[in-house]
Amino acid sequence: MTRVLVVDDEPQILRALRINLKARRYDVEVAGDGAAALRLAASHRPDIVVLDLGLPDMDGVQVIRGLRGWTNVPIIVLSGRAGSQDKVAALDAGADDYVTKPFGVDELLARVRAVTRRAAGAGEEVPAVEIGRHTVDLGAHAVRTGDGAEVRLTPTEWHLLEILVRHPGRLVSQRQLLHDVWGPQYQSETNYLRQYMAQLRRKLEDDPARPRHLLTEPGMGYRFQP
Amino acid sequence: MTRVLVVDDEPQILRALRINLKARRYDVEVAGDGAAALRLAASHRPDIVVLDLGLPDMDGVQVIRGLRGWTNVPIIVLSGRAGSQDKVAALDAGADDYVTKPFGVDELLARVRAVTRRAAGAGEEVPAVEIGRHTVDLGAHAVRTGDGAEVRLTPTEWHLLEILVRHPGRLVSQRQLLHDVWGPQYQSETNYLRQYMAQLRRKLEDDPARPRHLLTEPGMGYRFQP
DNA sequence: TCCGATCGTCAAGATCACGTCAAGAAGAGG
DNA sequence: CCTCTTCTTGACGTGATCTTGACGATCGGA
Repeated sequence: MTRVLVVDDEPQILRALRINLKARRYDVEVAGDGAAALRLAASHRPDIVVLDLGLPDMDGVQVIRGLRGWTNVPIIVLSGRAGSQDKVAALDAGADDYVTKPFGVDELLARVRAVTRRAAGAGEEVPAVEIGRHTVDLGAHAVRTGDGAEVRLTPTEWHLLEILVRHPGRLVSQRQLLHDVWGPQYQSETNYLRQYMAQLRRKLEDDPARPRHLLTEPGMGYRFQP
Repeated sequence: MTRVLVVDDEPQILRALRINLKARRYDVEVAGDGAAALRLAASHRPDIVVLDLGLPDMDGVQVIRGLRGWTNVPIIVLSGRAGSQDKVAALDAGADDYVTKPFGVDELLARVRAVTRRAAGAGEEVPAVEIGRHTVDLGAHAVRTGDGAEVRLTPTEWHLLEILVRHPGRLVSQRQLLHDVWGPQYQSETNYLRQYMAQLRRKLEDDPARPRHLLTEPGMGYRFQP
């Protein structure tokens, strides 16, 4: 869930934003002044900050600088001042967007979506598993052996291996493998499986005749054993 | 140098922005309508787009969608309409910022800096990589050989190379390459890929017949090996 | 012990994908 | 208007990959 930190000194704005954001399934924290904002940002690590420039204890631009010192969380600035100087100062201090009061809640939510969309690019987990002396990197679509050499797999081999590796330890039936790799009308051509499982073992297992990770479950299917 | 594409149908705004941006050392392209904007964006690959919603030939939101189909270049929208509906529509279509006319040039420039700063932060840890005797400098959009000579790449060649280099070691599927370089409707024209990969190898690989960095994964895609 | 089912292996032809060459079309610049 | 670059499109030979069939080996049950 996306965490939003709202910083404003007007209780009614705080309340309105909290209600609207919660209704959109955001996780909302609120702060009434700059000091609390910096403290909460450090402790709760929000995914986005909505910041009013008119705070009682410190200048809003100082808050932006305080945040930018250690994070580049997206910051949307609210302000009653429409002056060009203020906008330039806030944006150059590190803000990502600037909205002048009074503003529509719909607009603010749209801007929240816009900046989170852009910031969402990072953060993908890529699994990698070991088979004997080889490392299967699903994200990079590559198999490397211990000394860095590449093992080349054909598209069908990859497809088959990927299904097995994505269900580690689980038995995958022949029907499902055939259906997923070759299509719905190939559910009884088990010789395809025999053919390609043998090729995978030749390329990946230390002793292809005695597989330790790509196992056969007679009569049922195959299993990848990590 | 940061390339900016300015799209507006009012010549005086075009002129004012061109002068101001060039003074700030931006590389400026201009377009007077949506069709020209989409064409120029495809051929010149700007780093940021400034887009007026009131275009003579098509709705501005359509232009945003047309761009978002194949690129996520930052888009700053200009508009005379201050209505909340327009802002929400534009931002949700994929715009990154929304500025209402009349606007101050200083403010627009600050917003340009804000979005480019964020776009740069997203994926910029690989400014330069090595391919054989050549150095590919993504930031400078240039390829140099060891003795300082420059290698000229066409826009299409550069775009293709850039995608591969930005995913070092990763397999990039043919579909994704075709989609990102040529557009959504070219996802099966693999002969384009063969053509341009061959040209890149001729220009960059020491032995184009035996590529060591721009590798083919038969049936699946291509891979840049650092 | 025999028998049937299932699996691993080998070997072939058919098919597909890739690299390459080449030529026309479209666009940019002078 | 002309020239040069770049993009698009087609065709072909070659090699890798897929498909298909066949043959022992192994195992469990009759």
